[in-house]
Amino acid sequence: MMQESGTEATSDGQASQNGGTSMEGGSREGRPKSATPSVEVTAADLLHFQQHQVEQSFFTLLSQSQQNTGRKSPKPNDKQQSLQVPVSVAMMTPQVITPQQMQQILQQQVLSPQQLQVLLQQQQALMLQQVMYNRQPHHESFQEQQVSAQQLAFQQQLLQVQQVQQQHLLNLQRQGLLTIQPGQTGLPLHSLTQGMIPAELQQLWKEVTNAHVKEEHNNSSNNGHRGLDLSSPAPPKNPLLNQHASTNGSTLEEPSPHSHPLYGHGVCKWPGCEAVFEDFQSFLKHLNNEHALDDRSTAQCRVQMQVVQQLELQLAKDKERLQAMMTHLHVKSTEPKATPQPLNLVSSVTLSKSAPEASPPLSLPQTPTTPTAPLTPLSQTHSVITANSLHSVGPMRRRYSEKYNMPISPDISQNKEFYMNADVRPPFTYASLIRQAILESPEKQLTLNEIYNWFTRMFAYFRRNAATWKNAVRHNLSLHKCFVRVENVKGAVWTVDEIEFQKRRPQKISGSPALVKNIQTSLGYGPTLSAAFQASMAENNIPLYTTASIGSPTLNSLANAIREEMNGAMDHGNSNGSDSSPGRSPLPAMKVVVGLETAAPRSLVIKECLLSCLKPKIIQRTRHRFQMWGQTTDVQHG
DNA sequence: GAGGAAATAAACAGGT
DNA sequence: GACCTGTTTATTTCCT
Repeated sequence: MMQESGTEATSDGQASQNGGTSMEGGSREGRPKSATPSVEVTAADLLHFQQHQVEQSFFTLLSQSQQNTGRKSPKPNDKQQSLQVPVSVAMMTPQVITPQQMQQILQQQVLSPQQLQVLLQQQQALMLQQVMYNRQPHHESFQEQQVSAQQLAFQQQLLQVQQVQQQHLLNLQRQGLLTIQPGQTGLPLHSLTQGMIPAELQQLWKEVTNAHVKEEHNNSSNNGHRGLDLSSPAPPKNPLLNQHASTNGSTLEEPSPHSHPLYGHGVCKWPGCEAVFEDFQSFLKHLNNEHALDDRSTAQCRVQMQVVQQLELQLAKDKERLQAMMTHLHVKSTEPKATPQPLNLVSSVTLSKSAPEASPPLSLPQTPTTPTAPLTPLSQTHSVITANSLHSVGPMRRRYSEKYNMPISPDISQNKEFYMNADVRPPFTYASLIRQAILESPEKQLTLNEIYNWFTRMFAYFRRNAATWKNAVRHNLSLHKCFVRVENVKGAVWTVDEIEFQKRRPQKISGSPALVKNIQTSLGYGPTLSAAFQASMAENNIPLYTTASIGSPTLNSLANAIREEMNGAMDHGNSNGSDSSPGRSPLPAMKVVVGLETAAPRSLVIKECLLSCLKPKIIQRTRHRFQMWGQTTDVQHG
């Protein structure tokens, strides 16, 4: 899984030092074996070899990146700056690169993410190795006995370092410091946030702390170490641990006179440390001495962060599962009724006219586990419907799809079963739904009746009051320019003009600037992403704000090409009366009619050409009058 | 409060 | 004539 993928990014040097023993290290599953230094290599040799490898790879990466960045004529300062980093690194050898320097490198963006990953991995491995080497007694006989153990611990540390490294890169990417395109690197970002079960976390924690246990085992005090117990108590490897765990077996935390999150029941709660203290002062002294800001504490802290993250992720998934279960059970409970009763989550104002027979409100039971707020602001845009969110889904006026510019397809796909069975009004505009219906069709075109059928098939809500919403559908089809009527053999079908749909006046997105920027930048990716990827993105609540991602390749490519043209020309003036520039005098807009069948049985041949030199509002209400429908040409406004 | 967008309702016309 | 399809207008509501 992610451990293996993390090793893929390592260089040869990394692999060589990673391969190591054929003992325990080789026995671990998934650990790549390599023909590498034998066990006779001392830790000191290994350390020096590591330092050399890091230096070599760093200079190599740096030189490559400088070549790749293509700075043909760098300014003197730039050149000087770019040279400063390796020089300073060379000066500090065999020390590791300081965080400041690393940050400087990051800010300069000299290295690619892959190179950074390799470099950071080697750096952290070297750091850990140095720590281990410095702490171990330098007796030859002891080394011989401990080399395998050290290498095992080193491998375990490496594993942890890769985890931490990936997490660090992920954080960097989240903070915008790194931009890693999908597929650009072997870094499994997806796996970082997915599916790390508690058992794996426990194993990871054991591996991280195991080295620490081994390290301090020889000169151990009465401090015992126990693996992070996330689920069931695992049999401790070390008898000391077992003994210690039994002596401090209490799992209940009681309020301590000296309150400290890391101190409870007379035991240090630092992960992996369960040192017992008589009083709070000794604990504080221990905390400052043993858990000071050093590499080990930092690594443990990062691991703890990852543990928390994974637990939160797991919690989110379980919440989602719970909601699905609740939704399912609720829908089931409403199904047996002879006449489907509406949930009446729609506001009474809206339904008062269209559904006078609406039943009294039927609210879902509220449970403490029901998430009252989405985990992330973005997840709110297309989250799985929750019991609470149902109450806000209500009226069609809550046009989330318009307000947040959200894609409705992930939402519909995610809540498909719900919409199909629950008499709840979908929180999308008619236009969005019509467009979705059309785009879901194989040929991206539907007759009016097929649109009706899609509505009734997909949404239980539209299985009643047909006259009302069908009228609304027709009204929207005629009103919005984004829906193009096309005549063919079968009759008239409706297609979607994506450009027109995109041009609809976007409502301002409220939220943090980062959110807005994220949404805006995501707009450009839609057409190039497959539906599967989009679904995957949606499943992970990764925003994918697109409205042109589902169309046929032909339509998409056409739309993209035109959109590119539009983007280039938009700044200089809209060519067809965009809503964004109503004051201009645009060129006449052609409402393109495609798919004309010359052998159409109908006597009408569409010769539609819209002149829209007027303001959009006027255009909307007058364009139809300019339509020339063969025999029924309306020339009264000609 | 103004204005835009959407929903809703209704009238009307043409075609089947 | 009933029904469907399509267009248009008016009104209301929500939101910025």
